[in-house]
Amino acid sequence: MARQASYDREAVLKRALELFWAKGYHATSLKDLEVALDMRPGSIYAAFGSKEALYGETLRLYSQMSQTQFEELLAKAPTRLAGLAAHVRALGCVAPNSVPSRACMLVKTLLETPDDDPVLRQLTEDMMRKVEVAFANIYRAARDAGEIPETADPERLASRLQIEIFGLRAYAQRTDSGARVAALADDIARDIEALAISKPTTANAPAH
Amino acid sequence: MARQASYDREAVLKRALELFWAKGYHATSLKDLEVALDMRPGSIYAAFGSKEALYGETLRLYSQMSQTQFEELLAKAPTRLAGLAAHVRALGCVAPNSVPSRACMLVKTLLETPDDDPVLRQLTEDMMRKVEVAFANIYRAARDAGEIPETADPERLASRLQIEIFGLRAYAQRTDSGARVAALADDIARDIEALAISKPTTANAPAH
DNA sequence: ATATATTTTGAGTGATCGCTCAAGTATCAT
DNA sequence: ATGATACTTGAGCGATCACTCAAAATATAT
Repeated sequence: MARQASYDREAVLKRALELFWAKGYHATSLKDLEVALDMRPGSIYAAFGSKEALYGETLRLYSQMSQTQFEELLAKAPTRLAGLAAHVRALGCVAPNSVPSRACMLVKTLLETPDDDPVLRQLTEDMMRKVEVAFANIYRAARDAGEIPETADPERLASRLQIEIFGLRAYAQRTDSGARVAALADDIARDIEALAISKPTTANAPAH
Repeated sequence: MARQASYDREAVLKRALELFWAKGYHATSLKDLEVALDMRPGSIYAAFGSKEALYGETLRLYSQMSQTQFEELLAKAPTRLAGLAAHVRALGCVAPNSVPSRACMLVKTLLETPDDDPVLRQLTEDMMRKVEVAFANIYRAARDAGEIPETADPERLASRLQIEIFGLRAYAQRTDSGARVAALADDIARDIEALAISKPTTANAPAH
């Protein structure tokens, strides 16, 4: 046996994620990465193979972290619908500097890598699809549990939710006003809650 | 006096727009532009100054063309609200190959040029703001004309509409299915129409 | 035709791109 | 200690980047 790598792979990936998410794929050079990761080109290539492959791994990490955060929020919510609404509100309340970019990294990748990079394109599509399916499953469960009307179409609602999130986060990249984004996120969240079948005991209030 | 330029500036800009919109700013090289514009580097720089400046001019052209298209749609619509709904439906019905990218070029620019390029950043922000203000003015006029409730907040509705459009068009870039995108655009359009105060004479139908 | 004014050309600039690899260095088992 | 087995290093690869500029070409006015 021999020496083992001196870096923590996940910590390195997190730093790469930070950089890629902030600057985008094309605008991030290997020089930038060398500085951010504190690694020399040889080590970077030994560890990850190529700039594209490294980007792919950061995308995977991003996706996994987002999913974990979402699932924790869902678990805390009283109903499925409330969980989805809470998710939207959480996205609207991110502090401007707590995160490299307000916009979703998957969307950034999708818009920056249209046709020329089929690997990243497919990876992005798969991850987006996975999120959409997760949304649809939650809506379906909500429907089967009687939270929302039986006529509701889970797939369609899921796509619509993804559209709202894509849009909200792109919009958030536009403006400095966290308050404004939060208010808009709340509007969207209320629309989600408005799908709820109001209980006969309660008068008119949305789910809490 | 002496010779005049042999090219049609606007035609050249349209070809540059096509290329930039499809490939993005960073992924488009001057070699690409030389081919697409059928111009040599010296001519390109004499005419536009820099790659960044050329991109800025294509952004302006894009913005102007989009605005014209939108205004024509509005003029044809029976009501302001119907005009906004028609605009959303139109964005959802773009044929996949009739346009370089389904996503909005302003959004693509915003997400690709976060901080490093203040010129393009400001230009993009200004153009987005202009669209948002136009939306707000239409909602305000609709409110003053009694089309929508007096309690409606034009600025907020305008921001929300922009979010939906950002999201819809980014989503459209994701999928091949024009039918699915059209259906989702229709969902959004219906929500806009649902803001209408229903006339006492009509039963339940949305404005047409 | 000639002179003038402007555009077009394309070889070539230095800088930077993503990436390689031979040499050096550190960590293990023995 | 020693040898084996990795990992790390960084100078440097060819390619490409955005861009320049002196020379050639061409449309105008006279």
